Amino acid sequence: MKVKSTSPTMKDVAREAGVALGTVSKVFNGIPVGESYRQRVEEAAGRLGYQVNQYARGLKTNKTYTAALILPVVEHPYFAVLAQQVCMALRRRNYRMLLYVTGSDPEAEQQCIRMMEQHKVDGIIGLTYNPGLEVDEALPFVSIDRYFSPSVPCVASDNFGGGQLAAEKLISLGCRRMAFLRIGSPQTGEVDKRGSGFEQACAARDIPLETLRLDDEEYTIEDFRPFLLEHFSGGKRDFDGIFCNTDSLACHVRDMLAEMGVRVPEEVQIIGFDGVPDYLSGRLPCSTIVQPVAQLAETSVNILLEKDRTGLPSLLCLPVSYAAGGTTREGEFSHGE
Amino acid sequence: MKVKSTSPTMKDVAREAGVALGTVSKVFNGIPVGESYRQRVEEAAGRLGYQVNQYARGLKTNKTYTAALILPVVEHPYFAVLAQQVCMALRRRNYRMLLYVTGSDPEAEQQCIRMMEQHKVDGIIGLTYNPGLEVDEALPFVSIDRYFSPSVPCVASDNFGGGQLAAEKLISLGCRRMAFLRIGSPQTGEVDKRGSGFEQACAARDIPLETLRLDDEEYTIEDFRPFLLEHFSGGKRDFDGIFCNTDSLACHVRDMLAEMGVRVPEEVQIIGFDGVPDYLSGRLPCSTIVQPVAQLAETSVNILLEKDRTGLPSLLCLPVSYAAGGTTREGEFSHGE
DNA sequence: ATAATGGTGTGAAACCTTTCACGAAATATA
DNA sequence: TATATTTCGTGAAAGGTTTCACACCATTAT
Repeated sequence: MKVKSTSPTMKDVAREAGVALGTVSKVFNGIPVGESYRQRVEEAAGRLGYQVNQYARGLKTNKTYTAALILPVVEHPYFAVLAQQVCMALRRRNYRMLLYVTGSDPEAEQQCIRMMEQHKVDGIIGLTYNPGLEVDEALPFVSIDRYFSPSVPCVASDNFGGGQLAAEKLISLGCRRMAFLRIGSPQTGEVDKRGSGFEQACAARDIPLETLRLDDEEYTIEDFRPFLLEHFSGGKRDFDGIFCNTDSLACHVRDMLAEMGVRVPEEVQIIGFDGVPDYLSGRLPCSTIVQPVAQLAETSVNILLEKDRTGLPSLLCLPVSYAAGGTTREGEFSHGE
Repeated sequence: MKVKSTSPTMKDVAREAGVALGTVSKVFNGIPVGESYRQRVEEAAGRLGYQVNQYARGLKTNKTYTAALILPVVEHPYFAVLAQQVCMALRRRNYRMLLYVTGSDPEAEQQCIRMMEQHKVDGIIGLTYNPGLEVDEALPFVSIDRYFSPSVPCVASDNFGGGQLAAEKLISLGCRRMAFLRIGSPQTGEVDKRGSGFEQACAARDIPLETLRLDDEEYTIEDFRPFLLEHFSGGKRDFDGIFCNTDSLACHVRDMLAEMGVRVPEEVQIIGFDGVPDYLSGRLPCSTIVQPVAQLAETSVNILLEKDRTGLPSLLCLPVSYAAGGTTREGEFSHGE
């Protein structure tokens, strides 16, 4: 005499309810079935504590209601909120989210994709900077922030527009001598366009601009110090407007300048990029160009789950906005919102 | 005439290699097989681009190599690094991680668990504060930071010890009038012990201590301002040591005090809790008790994947450490590490 | 030379669903 | 009342794997 330890199956429910297997299946798939049958099945399922086995179902239907998100890292606040938004957007559609963090390692990225193929995810959302990524044509893939090719849809913030917006904002706030600071590994992706946008807008207004790109892996924030010292030591004030390609960079630049006795935003105004507020205080770390993270997530998921995968946009740019966060002089030239 | 659009199966490989189905299975499961057979199978698989279908395998074996992590939120830095560490720990064991964020909503938490049961995850790691959570006895569950009952293993930082450590550190740095500030929703979990530890250590040394708990959902950091004003306005310096139950609280307290003209750490020293460094700069936001996040993750995964689930510890406390982060006067009384 | 033994490839059964052709019952039509 | 039509429950087949009893062949022992 053995106790049945494994969870009940449809067959058990069918037996308990005194109906056929197919009938039970119909009940759990919302296929019309006589009221009396439906009730018998539901009661039996309740008594037995039956739950659908999604693995068996997936095997049969080739649908797993699982999507994967590939990130270089989740510790970074921007990726963290993105992960959360994607997770929520997926759940609204009854999807689960598999999270892979790769550390930007191409090998890890490729290995993740293999795993997903084997595990039959329904689609992949990738923030991945590996140019030679191979993914099964049949497996829906949406890239965020990184354009691969016309055949793989990419959704991104309007980085170029964001760069322009930063320039225009600084100009309207009175800045006339600009600097653009960039940190992070060089990316062929969309992110780099924020620099181009800024440069273009400055050029269009004949505003002098100096650019410092520290875009090798090993650079850290500290490496910007010499540059700042050069331009701000001894009462020098070579710039009155600085655009940083990242909020964290912007914050650190502010701190370093403060150390050097430069007053922000009185003497220099700084705008960053990302716009992810500090979680507990809800405050922005600095004045910034805000990425529409929630829409980024929502849109990616929409495209990913789109049934008709012909004629999908190959690049979708979402509008960014400006938000004051203490490193600009709001309300002096205009009463900023 | 139809093109075979679906991916190749073991049967295809078997046919291509001219061997039996079982042989192919053995090859892919590392079960010894004649060298010539192995080669034929591997070549055939390579030619066909065969990949194991984990859904079919999972159906048969009841093993999915998938674990789920339930978090209230990922936007919070502590949860973000925890998610990342768990993800990596799991991958080291060839497991995938399903991420669920619940917003601490008990209903969402319960729904997540149902989903997981249906999707046959091999185990669940939960940071969940829902006391009445129901989870299938047969499904391994490990709780982080929250003790449920002897039957569900909990791993946590040594919060009590951390509180004591904070007190001892502040005392050894010269503080004699303490305050303990607490924010966040009240938790029956382990986290609250950090306060108890601090109080106990202060009491043991006869150090006067004032405590402010703002532990209802709707309180924000700003709500500490009146308290600080009361004790620090007009040159008053009622405390010289403050322990905050969170780094972010500590930072904000520091900022608020600075606004009021209180010099930190000269006049007041502050210690927080968590020790998650700012991602880009790598710097701690403040002096703090550091949680061993990586070990927390590693340990949880270890326990979760432990085959023999009898006699598992019901509570596992991991040692915390102190780290200076600018809100304490290191090197005056001792040359802190 | 024959029997016993061990190693190893084979293929059917089972895992739990969904799907679909089938047939029975109920309803509608003449 | 008899036939045509619709409705709906039934149960077998299929989906891709693992597992296991079995058969086969080659050793080794007698």
